[in-house]
Amino acid sequence: MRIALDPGGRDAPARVQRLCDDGTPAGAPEPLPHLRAVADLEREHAPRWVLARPRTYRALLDAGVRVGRAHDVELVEGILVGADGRSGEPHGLAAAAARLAGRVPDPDPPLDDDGPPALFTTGPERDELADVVAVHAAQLPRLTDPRLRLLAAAESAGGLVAEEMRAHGLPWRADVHDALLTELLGPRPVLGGRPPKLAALAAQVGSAFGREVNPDSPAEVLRAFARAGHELTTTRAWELRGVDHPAVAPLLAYKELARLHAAHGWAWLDTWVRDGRFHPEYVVGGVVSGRWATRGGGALQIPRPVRAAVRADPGWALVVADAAQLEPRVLAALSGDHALAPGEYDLYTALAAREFGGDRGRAKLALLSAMYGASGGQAGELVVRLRQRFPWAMAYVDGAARAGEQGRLVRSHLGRTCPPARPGDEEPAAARARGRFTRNFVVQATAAEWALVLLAELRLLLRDGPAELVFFQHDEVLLHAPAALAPAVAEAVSAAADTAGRRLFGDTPVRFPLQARVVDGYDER
DNA sequence: TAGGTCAGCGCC
DNA sequence: AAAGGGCGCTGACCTA
Repeated sequence: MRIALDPGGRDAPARVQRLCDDGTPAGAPEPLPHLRAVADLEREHAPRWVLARPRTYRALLDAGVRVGRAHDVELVEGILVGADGRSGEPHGLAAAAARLAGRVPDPDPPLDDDGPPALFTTGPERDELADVVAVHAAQLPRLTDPRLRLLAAAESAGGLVAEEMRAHGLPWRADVHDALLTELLGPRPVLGGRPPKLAALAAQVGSAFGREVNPDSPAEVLRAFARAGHELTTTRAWELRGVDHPAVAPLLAYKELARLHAAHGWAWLDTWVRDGRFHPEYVVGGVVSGRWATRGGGALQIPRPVRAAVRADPGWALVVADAAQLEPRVLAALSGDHALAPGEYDLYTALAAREFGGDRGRAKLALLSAMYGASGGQAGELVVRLRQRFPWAMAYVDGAARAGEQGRLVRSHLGRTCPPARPGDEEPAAARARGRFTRNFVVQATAAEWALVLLAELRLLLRDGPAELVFFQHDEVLLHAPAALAPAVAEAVSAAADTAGRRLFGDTPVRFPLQARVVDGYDER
């Protein structure tokens, strides 16, 4: 059973619309006395809820209601628009409804902080529930392919997970974070400005050059090195490391600490951590490959040193689970080149033993280079050897690259489609760049699908327990659970990983091991 | 003052 | 060791 929901607003009541299997209305819209009444319908029917967008679920969560399954109209529309080779076109509900009605869609309106997006600036106010029902009904016949249907369900589940994780928040000890910053940077400056250790390093850089130099200004730093007889093209850390000059050491130390201070320092702590939780806003499908993005807070770039501040509540534990070498395993399954991913053990070590004289670093570089399209230097030589050893896997990514260079579309395993070529992409340099993009797209997007299905499975496994998903980063999940339950949660994560592999690839021999560890802090291994 | 781009670096 | 995919965020720098 499917039920469409309009959560209403300040003045409008919430309404539901029961739907037939083909998406057509079964009866008239029904007003609800309160949003909490959704919980009764969930208990009674466990329907697939047809929602406009992930934020619709935020209203439910705010009312204390959780649901099991959803069809997210805007997320699915994004997938379908992309499958038509028209990604980039508006896929908001209003735009989709306008297309259905044969009107020219407005650009997708931006979401503000409260409520649904602004309605059309001109014309009559739209009936959100009617639009949800109509667009959903038009989407169903386009979801006959089982893989695309799985993708739509997984993407929709992702929308639910993202809102649940935002609502719960990542446990964050501000006192631990503050102590870490104080240790590395010195006491917090009262009026802003550079913390003591940064000021001292900047002064050391200045004295090494014999004049004041702002280490934050690449142009100034380049000029200072040029005066000292070192003509650099960039001030990147790896280039600086090769320069013999007394300013290099304090400058590198400055860069590292300045980054910490600017990106995850006290200002970040003040802005993003409330009541012991960091509440990042995830943007499901925010990246063309289907990876998630985040808005504000840089949740997907938390530097390793800062992870010490992520700690379980007293009596609780964190379950940290990350997929081992997900992308090469995905490539092995995609291409049928199963020799690439034998068994569960470390892929790079296994490959190194067979092919690279036991050098795990070279094996890893070779595989990553193959998937990223590196061609020059040492990486190029390593890829040549992979091409001999794993011809099918390499043919798979080479084919994707060729398609991209020729301006064609490529698709992930479940059917997420890359953006179309843009004018100018036929120029040789641009075509090669697009080829590297599509080469990586087929792997990265399929890996994102695996992770999405994992999340969806895990969510259902844990639906009745107190354990919470609290963080997700591409191929890694964090859960917060009562300490006594943590081992069982770790088992559930592994089970979900197995299921995800089977749901994507059937009975492939390729395994997708997930290393789950029960810890108190995110920095522990 | 507000907005854009760039360089650089964090994560996967 | 060094040029190869996807992102978000910051300060510097420039323009309107």
